[in-house]
Amino acid sequence: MIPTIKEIFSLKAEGQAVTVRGWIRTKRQTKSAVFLEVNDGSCFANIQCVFDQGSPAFQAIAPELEKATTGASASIEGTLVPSPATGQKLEVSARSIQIIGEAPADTYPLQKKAHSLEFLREQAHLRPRTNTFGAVARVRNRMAFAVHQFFQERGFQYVHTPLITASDAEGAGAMFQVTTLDLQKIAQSGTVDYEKDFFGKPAYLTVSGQLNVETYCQAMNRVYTFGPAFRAENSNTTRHLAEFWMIEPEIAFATLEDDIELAKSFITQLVKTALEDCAEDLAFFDARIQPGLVADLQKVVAGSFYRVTYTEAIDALLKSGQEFEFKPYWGCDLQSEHEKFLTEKVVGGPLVVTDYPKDIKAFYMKQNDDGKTVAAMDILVPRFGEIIGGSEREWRLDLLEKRIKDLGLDSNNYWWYIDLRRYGSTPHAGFGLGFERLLLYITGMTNIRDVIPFPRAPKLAGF
RNA sequence: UCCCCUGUAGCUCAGUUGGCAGAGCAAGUGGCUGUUAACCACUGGGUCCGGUGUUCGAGCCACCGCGGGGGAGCCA
Repeated sequence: MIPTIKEIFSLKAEGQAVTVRGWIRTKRQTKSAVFLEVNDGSCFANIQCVFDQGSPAFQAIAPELEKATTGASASIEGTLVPSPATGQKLEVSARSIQIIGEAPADTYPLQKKAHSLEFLREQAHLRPRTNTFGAVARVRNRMAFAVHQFFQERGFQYVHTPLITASDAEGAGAMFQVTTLDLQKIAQSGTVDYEKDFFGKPAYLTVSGQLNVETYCQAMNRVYTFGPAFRAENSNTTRHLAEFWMIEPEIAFATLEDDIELAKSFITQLVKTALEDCAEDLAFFDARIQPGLVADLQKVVAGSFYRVTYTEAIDALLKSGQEFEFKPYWGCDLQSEHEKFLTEKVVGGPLVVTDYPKDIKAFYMKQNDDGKTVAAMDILVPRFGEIIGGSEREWRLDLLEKRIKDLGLDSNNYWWYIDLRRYGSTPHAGFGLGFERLLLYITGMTNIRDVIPFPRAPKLAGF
């Protein structure tokens, strides 16, 4: 393998021979020279390759240089020299070029100009070749690695929870059914015999790994999952996907306080890593996508998270004098407008909200002594609201069983989950974080479909 | 699923009261002290999303359909 452009940029230019392979971004010509900018995705910057029109060898490579259009792949040989012009420290004084794959300018969809994100969504196979999507891909990669680093450094074990579940009772939203039955035949016969289906009963794509990961938590203490989750909700928004990646840590012998501390240090650590290791990409997002992004992220690393109870949050909304489309009252779910108001107008940064009414939260959350609230916490951030949702889990057998019954759920569907409380139960807590939402927060991108390579959403599975 | 906006050149958009289809960028050609969102000049480029209707006449008005975007709900 030849060095990547990132690796070449790390060298000291002293006239050594280099080979550059990548995709041509732009070509500029003057009477005396041809400038090619080449990118290979290893870093944000393009490397400038200069062809001297006055050199004796130029005539021989001129025809090949003609084919060097935006989007073409090329191999360029030359020497690495300090650049005499401002704009880059290094450049390649090129001796030869070979076009590997042409990209005819009259048909290649990407031009050497800015394209709208909407247009690029329809060119999902080519968009990683743009500044924006290259930067998103690098940040996504670094953040995925940072997730593992964060947990591994703290003694967490990575658990692979199943993507297919035969339990239709996870309760976190509409599910995609998985079947090997012939739907066409069923439509004709009019009956479904699930005993003949692959699993012998209805099966679905998971909406969350939480219930499964709790079982490993109750054996290994610190565990986490990081994998895809699927929701068949008909959600058409800039912050929902039908297929997304979710991070779900779970810790035993732990309370809501431990959970909040973990979540806060998790966010802080990831933002810090992005600022340190993706500085060039974040500078681009700050300049072209979300002005002020880097300063906001630096504030997150430096500052503390504000924290209120749900009850205090409702009070703050009521006393704000702000007109809301949905009038807040104790017991209501916090609406988008409420979350945005609290994070953007009241605290100007991330906000931890705890102790929600039990009626608007999931059955597995630990019930507080007041009989009204649960030990839940959400972390809300400016721009789009909830980024993390977590809780201490109800670890007491009798209270969990009663809650399941009160909500009209069938305890048979949860027999193994309930069993965890029957044998060696411990107080434990965890949270879920949508990886793409984290990326929205860190990159300043505003549509979740732009921070995953191939977005899946209602009527959207074209690539 | 609901509400709003939108669809015109390869891309981003303008298009007046209903009266000859426009610009910038991109592309092509030529020029140009090492350019870097290069610059200068010229050239080519149109199923005005589709259908129906109103009208002497529709890019523009009405209705239906399709696509795109934003907001809401649901949630991560």
